[in-house]
Amino acid sequence: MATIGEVAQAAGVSRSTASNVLSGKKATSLEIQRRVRRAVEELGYTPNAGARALATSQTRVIGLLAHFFDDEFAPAMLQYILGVSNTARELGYDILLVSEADGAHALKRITDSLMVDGVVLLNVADQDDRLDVLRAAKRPGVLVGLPGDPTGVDVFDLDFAEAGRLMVEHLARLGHRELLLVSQPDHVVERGGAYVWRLRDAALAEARTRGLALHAVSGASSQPQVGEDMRAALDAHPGVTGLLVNNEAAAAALPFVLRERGLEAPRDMSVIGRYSNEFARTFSLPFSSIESAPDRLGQLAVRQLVRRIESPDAREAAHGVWFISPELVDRGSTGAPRSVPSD
Amino acid sequence: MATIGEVAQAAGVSRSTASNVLSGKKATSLEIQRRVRRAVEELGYTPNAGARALATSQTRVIGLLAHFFDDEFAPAMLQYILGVSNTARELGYDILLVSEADGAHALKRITDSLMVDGVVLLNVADQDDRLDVLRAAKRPGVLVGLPGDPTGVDVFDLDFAEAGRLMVEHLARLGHRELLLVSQPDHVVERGGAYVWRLRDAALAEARTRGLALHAVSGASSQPQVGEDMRAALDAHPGVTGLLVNNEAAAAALPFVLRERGLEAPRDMSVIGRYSNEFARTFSLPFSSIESAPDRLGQLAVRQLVRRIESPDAREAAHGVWFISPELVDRGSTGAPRSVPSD
DNA sequence: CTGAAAGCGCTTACAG
DNA sequence: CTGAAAGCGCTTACAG
Repeated sequence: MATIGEVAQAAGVSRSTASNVLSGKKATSLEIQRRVRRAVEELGYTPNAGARALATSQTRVIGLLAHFFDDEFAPAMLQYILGVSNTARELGYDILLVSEADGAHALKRITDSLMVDGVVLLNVADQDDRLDVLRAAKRPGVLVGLPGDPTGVDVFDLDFAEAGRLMVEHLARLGHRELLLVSQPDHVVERGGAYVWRLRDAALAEARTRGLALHAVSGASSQPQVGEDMRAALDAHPGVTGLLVNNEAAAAALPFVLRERGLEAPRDMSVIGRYSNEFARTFSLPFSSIESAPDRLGQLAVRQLVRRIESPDAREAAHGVWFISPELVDRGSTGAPRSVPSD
Repeated sequence: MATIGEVAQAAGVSRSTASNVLSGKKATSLEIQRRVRRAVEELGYTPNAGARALATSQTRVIGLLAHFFDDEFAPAMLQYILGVSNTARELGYDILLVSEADGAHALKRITDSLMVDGVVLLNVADQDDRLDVLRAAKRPGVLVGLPGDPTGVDVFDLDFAEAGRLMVEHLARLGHRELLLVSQPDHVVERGGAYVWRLRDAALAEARTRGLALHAVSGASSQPQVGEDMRAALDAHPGVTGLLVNNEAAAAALPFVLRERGLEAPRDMSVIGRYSNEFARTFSLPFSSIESAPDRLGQLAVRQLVRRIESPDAREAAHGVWFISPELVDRGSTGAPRSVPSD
């Protein structure tokens, strides 16, 4: 309600002086500071965000573009959103959550209108139509997820290729000879979900190198279909002794599928997933997994974004791609395959 | 980049005329409209949000206050957030997602600064310190969740008391004599989570009326503790034949707990939960449940809020409390108790 | 160290 | 139907 003019009047100073006290950008006498702060307190003054944005071109708001696709698993998405929003809050930024289907249009709208100081893009596709908009935008942006062409943007992602290699290597060392990899649905791939094939192709290559059989299948992204998909895949490949799961919905359904078939991990089947620790807890998943680190990715992404927003040097610095190294969290769900002597 | 001044210049009209064409608030000649629209197109004009907000005191942004408590189940919260944000988008509003721990402070900040046209409050507590702020705010607000004193605010919530009665009635009719109700953790209650006791007290009253035994216990809100809690409760009450679950984490863990004990629903145990259909799908829950309708609640809340924002009459209209009637979605997990002849 | 003035980009009475 | 002018509430050179 109160304006800075009223604060200034109450404190007996000019508006510019009041503004200077509040921003701290210019030295002011202690007496004046005291009077202004007291007026702020008494009038319950909060600066008008629109006026400030108009004068400074800064909003202290970060746009978060996150679409909830039907074929993506919402609880997994949520983790990335929380990672971003928690870090933003710590750094003094609010989050404008934009979940429109037409991401390119929404991105143009919020950057052109200067509603936000910068943007974080989730659901990054290999050919992402938001990237041209972002490159042309007057606001910096960072991606969580690797696009085909990361030129001119900052990218943070899990090293999915390394994750695929790691999974295969781990089971190969334990003596497994035939593995099954459950990936996301084909339409995620068709939409350009590069993380699917980055992990899969690396896993296939590693298996080939080591002379293992690796069956790569896709599973649905929702219940109960994904359970069916896994049952079918296990039926089709009875010799499989190790299971790699790069699909959150499949991981969530897996305990049911195993139990149904009377299988136990690692006794009858070794299992490695790819999801976050938090996700494992939420879904009571007892499987070892490659940590997908959504909180860490969100944190790194926002920090980099804020650096670009706040520092003129960083604004112009070269862009980069940062990979988080996959780490295997051992929950005891892998061991030597049943048919092979374990010593 | 382009301002309305540049658009006006390109179209050969004044800024006010350009503004009038775009807002459509004043009649303009078709020829002028054509010229202005063409200039907008060519210059890629998007209005500056801060300037517009400053001039109109409207932002077309809705603040969503949603805190992720450690002791609440995040995937359940997400559903309410999606319900709100989807409806907001349909009505042309963006969402400012505010998840600060100090909700009262955050609420004051975003309303005083006029960053938002209105607010939706989630995680409503019985004694909610955000309510005084909201009542004094210059922006309207609606709650999803019933506070102890709903004076001066609009409230949308599931009728939890009716839900409790319904659950008990349903099992009583089937012949059950001893029931177990698993609620949220005690600290949710201590924090003022009224929905916990609204359902519980109504269930207890209904059980008393019907002469049934109803054991009310609380379960943790995360895995694996909530599983332990349920095991302990079942051990302590071996005569229980019907299970009521008003705790999303408990519901998610229940399939594991039942399987472990060799119990099947409804053969050995009748089960009714309280969660959304979407939640049931995500967690593969095969239990009948009272639909908690987060999407519907979010939709009703946002529509009411937008009504208050956009219509001066609605702005001043009397406030109200709207309850959604609980509906039992039958997934076949209830039947006659084992020890009682089913005829 | 302080203040008068201009400007950010819109909208909206008001006059014509 | 159109335009000149004022105003929304801030910040920031600039002059002193």
